[in-house]
Amino acid sequence: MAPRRPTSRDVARLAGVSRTTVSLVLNNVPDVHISPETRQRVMDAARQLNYYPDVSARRLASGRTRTIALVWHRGPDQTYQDAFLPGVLQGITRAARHYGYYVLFRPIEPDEPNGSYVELARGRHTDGLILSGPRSDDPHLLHLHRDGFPLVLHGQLPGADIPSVDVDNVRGAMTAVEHLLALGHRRIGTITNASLAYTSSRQRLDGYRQALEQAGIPFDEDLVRYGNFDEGSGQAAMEMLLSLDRRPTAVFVASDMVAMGALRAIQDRGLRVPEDMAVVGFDDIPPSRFIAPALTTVHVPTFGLGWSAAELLIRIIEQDIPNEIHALLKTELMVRESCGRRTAVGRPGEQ
Amino acid sequence: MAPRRPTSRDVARLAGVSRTTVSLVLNNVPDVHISPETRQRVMDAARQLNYYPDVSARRLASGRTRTIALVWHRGPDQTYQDAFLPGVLQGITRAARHYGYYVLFRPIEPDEPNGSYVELARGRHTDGLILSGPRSDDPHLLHLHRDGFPLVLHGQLPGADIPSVDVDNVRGAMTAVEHLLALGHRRIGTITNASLAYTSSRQRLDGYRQALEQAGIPFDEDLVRYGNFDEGSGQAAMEMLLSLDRRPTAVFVASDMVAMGALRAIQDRGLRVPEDMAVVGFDDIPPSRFIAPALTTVHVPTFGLGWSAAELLIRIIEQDIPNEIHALLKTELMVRESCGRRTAVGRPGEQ
DNA sequence: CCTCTGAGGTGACACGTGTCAGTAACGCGC
DNA sequence: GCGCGTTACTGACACGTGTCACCTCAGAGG
Repeated sequence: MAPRRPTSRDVARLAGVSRTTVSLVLNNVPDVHISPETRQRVMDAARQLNYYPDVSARRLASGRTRTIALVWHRGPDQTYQDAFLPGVLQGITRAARHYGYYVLFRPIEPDEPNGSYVELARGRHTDGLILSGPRSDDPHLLHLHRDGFPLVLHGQLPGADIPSVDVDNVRGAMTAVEHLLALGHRRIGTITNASLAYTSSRQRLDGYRQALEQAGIPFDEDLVRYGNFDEGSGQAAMEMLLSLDRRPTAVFVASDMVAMGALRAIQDRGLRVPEDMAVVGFDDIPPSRFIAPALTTVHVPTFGLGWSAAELLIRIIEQDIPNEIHALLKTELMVRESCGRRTAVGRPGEQ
Repeated sequence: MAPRRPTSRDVARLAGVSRTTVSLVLNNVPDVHISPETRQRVMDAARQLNYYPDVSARRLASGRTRTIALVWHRGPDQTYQDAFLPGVLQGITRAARHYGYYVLFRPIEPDEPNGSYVELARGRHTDGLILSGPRSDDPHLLHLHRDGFPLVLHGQLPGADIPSVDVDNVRGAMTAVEHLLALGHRRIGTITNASLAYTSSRQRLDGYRQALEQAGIPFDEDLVRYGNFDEGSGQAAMEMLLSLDRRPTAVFVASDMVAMGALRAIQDRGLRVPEDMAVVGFDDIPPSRFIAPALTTVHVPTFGLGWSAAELLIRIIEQDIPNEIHALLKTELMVRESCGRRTAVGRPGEQ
């Protein structure tokens, strides 16, 4: 017969004190007077019994779960998401652990009913949520926010003033295009990462446009094509660009995955990268380093996205709300081979 | 002033019944007699109040958390692990959700003290643990298992009879080498994925050896080199193989990541893949599809690894223990370009 | 008329902790 | 001797649920 697992009452009995004292000692409650000898007796008793507090009881009594959840909406861009998940998750868990929190992972499949994550909040499963890929037409999201439940969005939701963390898509795209301009290109095409219904897509296109504008190059709609997350869409879009009468000498593809298809289209025509067509991508997914030519691309700080979101969320939970509740993280241009010139630039993540 | 969140007592009051009845109705307790009208009144009241049960209270009262945790040991092979995490995690969460469980994600950094995950078990945080990358010298693991706490290992731990899920490394390596043999190669080298202290490394080498043996080809130690997770180790190992007097015509590299380095070494010598040297990898990480030539490799079913582990763990938690508590999942050879011949074979995961 | 049975429900305890208000002992100044 | 402040603790309640034992009442059977 297995012995019952020890409770704080057992510890109290063994140490010859009250249960209250045990709680005060083990939780290191400040401004409370317990003699060093008693403290030691309690600690010894706890260790001797191999005592671990019951989290559920603790949660119930304190009203806090010390848990946050990552709600991960799986969309049409699975491969892209999968490339980001490890970094984001590591960032979140590291920040969470730093502040003494646990992390619940809750993916939402495309076929699940809208708002199936609310039970995490309403049922007091967690103290706060990080939501990736929020849809602006989600009423549950607004309800939770109105009820004061701590939320942080990955990405941006125009309209509601919900705290958010995102990457600076506009500046990222600008640096990519500026790099191509600096290499002497004047006729630069672009392929979006997805339809313009996606905020990131629109922003990256804006960055492209602004960079051209600053260089005094008129915007030409013929040079803009639309990708849709996957290789196939990139291949098709690139073929259209290649068929233009005056085709571009360089292209900014706002997604590495889409860029893979673009590269194929270029090579299928017997053209060379970067000599005949320079290519710069966006996202810096793992394969980009390995393909030939290695893809020059805009690095997205996945770890930072995770860490910042978790840290922001926890500060909100603990009522230590910062002035700026919207974070935009810096990107970094990873200059490799597909753009036509190596320059001296740090290469984080590459040994 | 925000209204208190509703409890089952509020629901009971509104429906005009006892709290017990509310609990019985909402949990659909079998073999209990409640009239349909009363049931309906309770349901309506709950809906009207937007009532969600408090999970912490429920956990405390029932003694079950309906949560499992994935304990993810981060080792020296980070890139390799990152490539597996999304699939494994999705497999786990899908199975968990299917059985009504939640998933806690707990990575362990290399610098954390040994056994820092035990609080998850002892503190009744979860009903069971899935442990990846267990070390055989971990006493906490054996203690938990001896105390009857539900555990499932990813990978294998010789000695202790702890339930486990793993990929069939031996057969996977055999099919890879058999494929090279079928293509006519007789002098086949190999580069391990890591030192032979790792079970997977030893098993994959065993598969290589067995395939040769079946073909009546004597095992030649000169053709065996040792990788160590990363590209650099693969490059160095391959250079040694290329420097042999009678160099092999094909090589089985027991890790895609290591194979990346091997490919580089081959191409740096001005040799062509697959014409001068056929290459087959192991793992099927995302970049393998994209490099040129596309890498023929042994696919590891990451989703299946996650799903099987979660399902096994949950059956153990629910005392529905299967006869076979060790699962070995099938691999699949992904024939691409680096081996020298395309054959008609299914390609899961590629559109 | 009495007993038995099953439907339909309830009261009370248990789960293990956090925490507030309160208490006993003791030193100390006047 | 008394009031007062401080140290060192404790008793009791609260958190919100699951569940077991028990209760009432209508109808059936003798």
